[in-house]
Amino acid sequence: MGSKERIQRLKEETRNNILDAALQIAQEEGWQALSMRKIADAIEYTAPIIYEYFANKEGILLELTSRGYILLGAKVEAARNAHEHPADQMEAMWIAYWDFAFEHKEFYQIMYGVEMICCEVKKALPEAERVSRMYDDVIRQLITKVEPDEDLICRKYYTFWSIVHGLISINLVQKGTNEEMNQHILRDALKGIIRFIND
Amino acid sequence: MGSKERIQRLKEETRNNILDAALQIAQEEGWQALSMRKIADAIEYTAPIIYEYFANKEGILLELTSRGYILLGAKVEAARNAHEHPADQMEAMWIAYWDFAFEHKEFYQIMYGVEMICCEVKKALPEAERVSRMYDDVIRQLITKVEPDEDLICRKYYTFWSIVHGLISINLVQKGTNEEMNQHILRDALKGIIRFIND
DNA sequence: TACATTTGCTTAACGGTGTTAAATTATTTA
DNA sequence: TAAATAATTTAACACCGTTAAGCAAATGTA
Repeated sequence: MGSKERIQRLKEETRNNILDAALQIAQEEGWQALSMRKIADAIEYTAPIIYEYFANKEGILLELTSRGYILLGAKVEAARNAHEHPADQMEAMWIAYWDFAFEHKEFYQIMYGVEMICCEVKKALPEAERVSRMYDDVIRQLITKVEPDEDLICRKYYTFWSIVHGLISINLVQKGTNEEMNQHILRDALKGIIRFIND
Repeated sequence: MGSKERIQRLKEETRNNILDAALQIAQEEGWQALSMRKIADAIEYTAPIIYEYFANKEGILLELTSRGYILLGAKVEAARNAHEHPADQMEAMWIAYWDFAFEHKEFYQIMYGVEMICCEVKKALPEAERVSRMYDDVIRQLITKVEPDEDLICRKYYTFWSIVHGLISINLVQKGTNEEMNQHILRDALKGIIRFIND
């Protein structure tokens, strides 16, 4: 009865097709244009069969969000591994974050609220937690204090995150701003925070 | 024929009722739950008459966005006028911005992308421009350089805006974070940027 | 006053959405 | 071959934004 596995594989394939189709539609027309019927069209089925693979539309979005975090995690990790000193790591990691946001706009949008799923559900994603832990680790090394206050680390993380995310959001919504200037702002702000991280 | 004006007044009243109803629904159920039929129910009419006051749903959102900017403008102005020195003004103005975002979550959401109208349209809003000009003015005073480089002012403005907006977005999406810590982060970051504004 | 016109508003409809239940077709099992 | 099961579709529900047609009341005109 080897066909059991073959069928399993086929099922997994259509599951992936659904996700791929959803992402492609989002890339081409934006998340607001994504509909179950459009996905069904793309995978050459009718809409109801999607519900055999996902509980609902939000289920698809959640899975894509998760995959986005995995992708981001890989990028951030690579950036960190490319440097020795924590200060360099920190800067590279945030620039990697920045690059990810613009290389994968659609992912970034579902991951960070520009079009959002319920926050409670997303907070529980382990893939998301992994990313933030990587940042925390490096921040911990940057702080020279002997006993690294957990609250301080969290605060610094949010400071970094806020400015990067804020700059990205502003650019995603109000596009048409100067690309070069953004890089300037980003690097300036990062260096500033890193420099005074022990305040 | 004084009834002409009375009718005009009545019309203006229902127009306001539409906007009020829309805002209230958003406050109670979120923007995603706002529908033309719900607005119609609230003002005790049927949906089509709304189109005699607004071109479409986006028209309502745009008008509310505009009103949001007027409200924000007043708050920012008041914060500025409460202080003498530019450095104090700057800090107060951004804290006013922050407070506005949480006092009027729904306004902030339509104004800054969390749920968004087309950016091109919004950029043209004079009410929005007025707010950013107020910030620019104070930044200009903060910079000690004799010839205030226009590009530098713009960059500093975006730096401020990014961190404040970023922190707000993160809190609006991932609520449940520590209120006190946020204030700490905000004040720290603001003071940091102000301190090194001439870099 | 009687008729015509305009105004205010509603009902009905179109094409779209997410989602569910029933019906149908194809496949596997006995 | 017949029965059972799985895969897929059709039809439907309740909602959405929006538009066109219809109706009824108020207004203007003779």
